[in-house]
Amino acid sequence: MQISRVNRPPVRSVADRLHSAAIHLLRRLRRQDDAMGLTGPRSSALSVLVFGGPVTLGALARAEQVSAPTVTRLIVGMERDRLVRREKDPKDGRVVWLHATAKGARLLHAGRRRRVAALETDLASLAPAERHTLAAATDILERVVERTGTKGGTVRTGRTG
Amino acid sequence: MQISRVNRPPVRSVADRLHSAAIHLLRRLRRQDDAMGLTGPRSSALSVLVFGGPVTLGALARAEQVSAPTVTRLIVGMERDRLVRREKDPKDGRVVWLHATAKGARLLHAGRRRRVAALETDLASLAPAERHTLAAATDILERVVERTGTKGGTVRTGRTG
DNA sequence: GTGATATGATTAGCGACGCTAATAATATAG
DNA sequence: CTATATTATTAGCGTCGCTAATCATATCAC
Repeated sequence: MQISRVNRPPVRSVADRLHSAAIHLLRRLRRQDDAMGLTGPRSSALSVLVFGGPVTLGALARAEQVSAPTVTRLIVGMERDRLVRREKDPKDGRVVWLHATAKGARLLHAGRRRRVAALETDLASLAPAERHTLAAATDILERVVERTGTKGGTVRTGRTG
Repeated sequence: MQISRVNRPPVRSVADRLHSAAIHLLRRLRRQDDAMGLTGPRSSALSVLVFGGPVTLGALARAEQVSAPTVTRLIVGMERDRLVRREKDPKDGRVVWLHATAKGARLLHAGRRRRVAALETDLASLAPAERHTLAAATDILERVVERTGTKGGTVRTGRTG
């Protein structure tokens, strides 16, 4: 099957290409997530709980940049699978505190090892200087995303899983 | 609302942090997509068609790292909205060629401008050297993703939209 | 204290995407 | 000509994103 060939890549800004690269990077890694029985959103949420928890439901929603109902449902499923626990706040009856269970933490670390291993395989073919550039860029990106991402609160927005 | 504070960020590999940054970067940009009536997957597919098309359905699936049925449904919706056209191959009755329409291309460029603008606002606060690092890293990432992403074919895997 | 307002979480319900399994249509090999 | 391979579609399921509406609790104004 012969596929039409691209004549010339158009000029694209860094922002544009960064966006593109991020998408395809994540599509690749999603397979590693799925292979562990931990979907992307679950693993991301779990990461916040393991490294930054306990956290209220609303805080998790803000950290994940997602609506509260989305988090409620996510947590319900994860609680059913014994990955997290819910606890009512004794002082304020409205709020719910979220904790990762030991099982959740274990699964998080396992999935993370898998994902990191996959990515590192890709990165292994790079020259040391290139890896260094990537590391520096990651620092910068983390700052940008952290600063502009969550509107308030002190929660680390992990997605480390 | 007082949130539990993180003691100390754990040591994390570049691969790990890169993953995290990519997730949160995309969550931010998704809003710009939605604001244009172009979802992420649509805009990604459209990008392949505009910059690399025409392309067969299977090739698009590989470029997007997604199953064929997923692409079929995506394209059906986009065709209904007049963003793409489907054409049977005259030589091989099994294959379908996909083209972006003028409307599709217009929408893609508009959405892309929006998204890039949002990202560039974030990036504007960076020092020139930092932007340079980010640009260099993007080059590297593109190569990594391109090389390991699609298993064959000559299609550019855009997601530029 | 009581009534009005604000806040945190949940429920209900929809749409978009991801998948696999099965099927239809066509090409190609033996 | 039959058997196998390839391409795309249909059917059907699960997850995740959202908004709107609701429930429970806190807080504010008086």
